[in-house]
Amino acid sequence: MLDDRKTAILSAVVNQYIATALPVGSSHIATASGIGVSSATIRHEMAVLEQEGFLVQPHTSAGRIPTDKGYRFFVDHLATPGRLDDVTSRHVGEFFDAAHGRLEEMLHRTSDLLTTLTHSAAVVLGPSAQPIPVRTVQIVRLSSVAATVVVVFATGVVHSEVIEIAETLSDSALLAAAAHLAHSLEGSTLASLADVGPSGVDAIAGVDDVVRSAVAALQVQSVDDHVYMGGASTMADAFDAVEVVRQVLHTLEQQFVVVSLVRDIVDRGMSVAIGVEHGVEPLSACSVVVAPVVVDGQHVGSVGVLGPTRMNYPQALATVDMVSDRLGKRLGDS
Amino acid sequence: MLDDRKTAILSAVVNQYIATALPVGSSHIATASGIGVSSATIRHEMAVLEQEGFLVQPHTSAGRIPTDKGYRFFVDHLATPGRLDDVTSRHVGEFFDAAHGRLEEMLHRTSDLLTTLTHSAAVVLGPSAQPIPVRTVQIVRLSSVAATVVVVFATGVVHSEVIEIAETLSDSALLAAAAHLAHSLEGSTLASLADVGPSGVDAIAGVDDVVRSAVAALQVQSVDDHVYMGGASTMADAFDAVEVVRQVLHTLEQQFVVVSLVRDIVDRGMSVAIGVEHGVEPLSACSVVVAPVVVDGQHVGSVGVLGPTRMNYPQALATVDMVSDRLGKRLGDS
DNA sequence: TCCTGGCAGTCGGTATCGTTGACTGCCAAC
DNA sequence: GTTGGCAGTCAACGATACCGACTGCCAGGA
Repeated sequence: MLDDRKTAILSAVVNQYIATALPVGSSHIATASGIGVSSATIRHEMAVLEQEGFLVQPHTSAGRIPTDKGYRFFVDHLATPGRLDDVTSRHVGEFFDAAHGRLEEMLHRTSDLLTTLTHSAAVVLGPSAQPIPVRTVQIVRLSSVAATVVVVFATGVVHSEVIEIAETLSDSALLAAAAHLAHSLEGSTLASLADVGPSGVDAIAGVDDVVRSAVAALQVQSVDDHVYMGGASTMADAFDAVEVVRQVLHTLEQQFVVVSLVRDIVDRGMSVAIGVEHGVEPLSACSVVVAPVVVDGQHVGSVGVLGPTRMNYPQALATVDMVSDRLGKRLGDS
Repeated sequence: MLDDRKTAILSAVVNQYIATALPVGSSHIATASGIGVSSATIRHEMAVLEQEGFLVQPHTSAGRIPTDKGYRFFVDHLATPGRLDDVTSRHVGEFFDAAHGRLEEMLHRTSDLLTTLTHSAAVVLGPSAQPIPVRTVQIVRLSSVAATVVVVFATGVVHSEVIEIAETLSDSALLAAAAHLAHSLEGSTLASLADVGPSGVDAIAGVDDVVRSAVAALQVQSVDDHVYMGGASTMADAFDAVEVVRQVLHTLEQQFVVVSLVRDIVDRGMSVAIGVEHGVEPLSACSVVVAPVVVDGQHVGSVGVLGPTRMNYPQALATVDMVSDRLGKRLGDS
């Protein structure tokens, strides 16, 4: 598609632009990169690259910057599998060696880690509870009309939902309901919620009502999983135009937008979405790099970073991959 | 301290500046506000107000803007107790009538509510677990070396911590430890953690070790309470200078800074901290309006909003007060 | 004594206008 | 196919001037 020289020039433009955020001109490339031709030749090649949509000029008399298509080519064909420097990988290693305590906290701190390493906004989608086996289910009465359903998963994650109960409900009915729920769920996953049928002990009034409420409450929870975001303020540094900053920040605050964005990219099996590729218009100046978190072959979550389209893709890819990998391992052995 | 006319002028300047974010000149005040004197007189008064530190000129030949001291005077003496308009108060009412489910979610949505109503960043410091009675304590084994301690509070809040356990620990020892913990804590608050002594049943090996780990884990949790923040991106709209935006956003991302800021203000019994008053230098262009959340006379948390010093204090005060009040009531009856 | 209108002075903001410099595209020569 | 050279374009920058929104001050009037 692109001959070697064009490829080399495109690569040089992308690298240079990522490093400086300034349009890069033909003479820079002629001198700085190892391509042994004059700037005039490079100019000619760049004109072709522009015609084919890999580069644009912000205005006449300016150098070129990559288009989304240019970045895409770079990521697909040119980005070397980017080894992380030793400092970074040691940093990640130490982080996960030291990680302990509640999963929620670990994920939260993982998003901070990603922000620190990539200087971009980071997203961590917590392990969906769906495929995790349930360890215990309990129902705890809070008042005459309210109770909490507490589910402990095999990973140690605890989830609770408050449900309303009938004021007339007896404690023994609550116990019976809890026992029935426990029997139906413990050892299997929340997916089997649908299978929780009548208890068969509705001799005690209201047992099945409680079970129904609990199942309903747990079903909604499985939708809104844990989401951890950090580093949104790095966007303020990434763009000069204050308008873009506002737009991006406002969009990032709508968590569900970001979540479906990341989920969508992961589901499509992609690891990078560049500019308009992800389809979220207010974020068209941003790229997203994601990786699934896998435990025992199961896709249990995702991590990602979000930055300007001129982000450092090799580094971001390597970092995200490494973090998702280590996070998966860490989740696996606990 | 300030005669009536100066007071009226200061009030007019503050109101005008809050509305337009533009320096306000003497002639505006002469015409717009009901003070029946000429602009020359107002000019003279303004010069005095500037000398006394209530106003400043960004530069010669510009109007005046309030100083922190000016805002302070305004808030202390001039801000009418600000009734909320009907739309807003109905909004708040409906919100809390409809609020249900897990406390965490409610608090999260409360911070969104505050952001929507005030167009500022909002902070909600969740009820500290400290003074809430414990409903149940349980220990659930996750693997041979890990277990989860699950505490359900009377409010329905559930907290868990993962602890390590000895591989040799028997299930019956775990049960014994859980029973001892439950016996010591249920019905009282986490404050009594310190009183949890030896179980007296250490005949079963390792029981007391587990109890100790659990107590230690629960003690750290009581420090880092639930914190919910939202609307940070409104800061991008509040300031023109991109440098200020960056600085403020970066600071807001350091959660502990914001938390101690809010806590400090509440502890000092203040409801508004203006500019440098709160002592967090990077936020010196911001003011904070806070209110404690009180349940049964107990101070269980705080809500607040954070905006530019030229925020709408009457509205912010009224909103924060109303939300904290309703939130307290809502927490009280569940 | 206090208030007022008038006037001179200050200074940020905007518009205009060259100048500069970093580019490009094109072309003729190699 | 490659190159050096050259003319052309245009953003960025600085200088200049002008305008407009202020202020401070002062002398005259209630």
